[in-house]
Amino acid sequence: MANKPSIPKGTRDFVPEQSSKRQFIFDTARSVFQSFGYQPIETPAMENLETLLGKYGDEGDRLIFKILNNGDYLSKVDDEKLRQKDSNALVKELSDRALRYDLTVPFARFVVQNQNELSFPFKRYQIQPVWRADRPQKGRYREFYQCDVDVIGSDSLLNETELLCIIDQVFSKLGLDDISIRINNRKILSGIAEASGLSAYFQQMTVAIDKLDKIGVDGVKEEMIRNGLPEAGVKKALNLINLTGDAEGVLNMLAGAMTGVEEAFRGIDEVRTVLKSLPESTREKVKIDLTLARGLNYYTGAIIEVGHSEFPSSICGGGRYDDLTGMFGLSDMSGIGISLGADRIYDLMEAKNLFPSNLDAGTQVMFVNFGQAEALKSFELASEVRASTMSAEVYPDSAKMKKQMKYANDKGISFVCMIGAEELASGTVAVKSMGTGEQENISMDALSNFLKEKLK
RNA sequence: GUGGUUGUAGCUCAGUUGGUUAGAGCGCCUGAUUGUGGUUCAGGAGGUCGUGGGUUCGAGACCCAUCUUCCACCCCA
Repeated sequence: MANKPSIPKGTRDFVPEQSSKRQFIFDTARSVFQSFGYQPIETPAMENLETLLGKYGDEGDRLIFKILNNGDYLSKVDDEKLRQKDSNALVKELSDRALRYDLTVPFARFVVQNQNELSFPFKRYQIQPVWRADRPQKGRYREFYQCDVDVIGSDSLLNETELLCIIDQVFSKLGLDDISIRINNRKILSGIAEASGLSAYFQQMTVAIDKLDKIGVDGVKEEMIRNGLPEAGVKKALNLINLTGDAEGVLNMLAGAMTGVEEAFRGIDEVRTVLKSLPESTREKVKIDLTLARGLNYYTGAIIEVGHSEFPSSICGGGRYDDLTGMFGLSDMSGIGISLGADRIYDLMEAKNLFPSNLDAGTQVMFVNFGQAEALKSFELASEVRASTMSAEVYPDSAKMKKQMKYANDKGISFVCMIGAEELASGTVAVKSMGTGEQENISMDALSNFLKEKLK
């Protein structure tokens, strides 16, 4: 055998069964998004490198897949730079384009570029793959799908409410009722930083406290101090974050500890308003979690993350961003969005056996091929069957009966129709149920109605 | 990017301290049944042991490199 073909690390093929299941997730998300008035858009797999660089932090820049320039790309590079072998400095010389890292930044670019054709608030959803040069591990791929829903051009908190409802509905429809939806607000975090004298270290503070459930209070404290944050401030911040109790209780305690910190009060108000506006059934699933921070630093208000006790990482995340379009030259465009991690949801649903069994709705009726004349007649009847809204196919080759029957069996086809010389002469068709093994002859005229009745 | 782990037939895996011709189950193909799948029975095909070097009289087993898998860190869907 020649060298076995393979695919790049962290990417996957999907066989029909897996693909059907993935489609089920996409379709479910899509139907919910559309029912709330969101419209689909698509953007290219690649963006100009410049569009993406610097939007996700240094760590993010490292994880962006860069596309090598075409043509004689080395001839234009400065000799001195080449000799120094500084990869980072050379990237911009060698690569002008990159694969998209998420859907949010390309969306911001899209909004700025198409602002005159869009009416605001603009509600869009987008289901496309993104690429990250991360090391693969559990729930982590180099190519994966995000299902993004965003509304931009409105700072109403009703959007927060709506997105939480969307999350609730999508996961309910998928059979994942036992998710935990955690919310927080960057204004609260910013207030905590201010009250603790850590404003200058806001980014490091959020990255650290985001790990609280993983490495514990002591771990977070250690990390913050290691990163040079003043110990007194760290202690104060951790005390504030560690408040526990029901939502109202936590918010009240927090408000009490935050006198004079305007920013925090705005955040607390926002959280209160959102919680109050949620339908009861959704509110039950939403918990306020002051340790939720989220690494992406473009978030400015509400932040949302969805997790499941049987999965190590989040399956959905998002938040409000006040100025994402600003970096592309359009300011005053507040937006909020969430992103569902389709691949992680898939893995979780597979582990919990949540996919409906009838998903692979392939062919319902197959016609055995006995030869040219017979196959032509079968082809005709198959069209009739299809016209009666059933799926039908004619086996393309006049292969051995056994092979054709095995094909029908393997493919889970419910009924096999046989039109051989005898049937052709008598105007009948032998219909065999693959489930029961029963077989009966019926007239060709009655076939569609017969099958329709049986397949009900 | 850092640390660890994995790779033997299409799939899941055996393979003793290095020692003849590398095995099993499932799947696949053929036949019993040339117009009947799924069940049963009888046969059969399929592997340069991830790849490239090295140690050795001898390597699927040992060493090095590389790719891949999975896991943790970083970061994240």
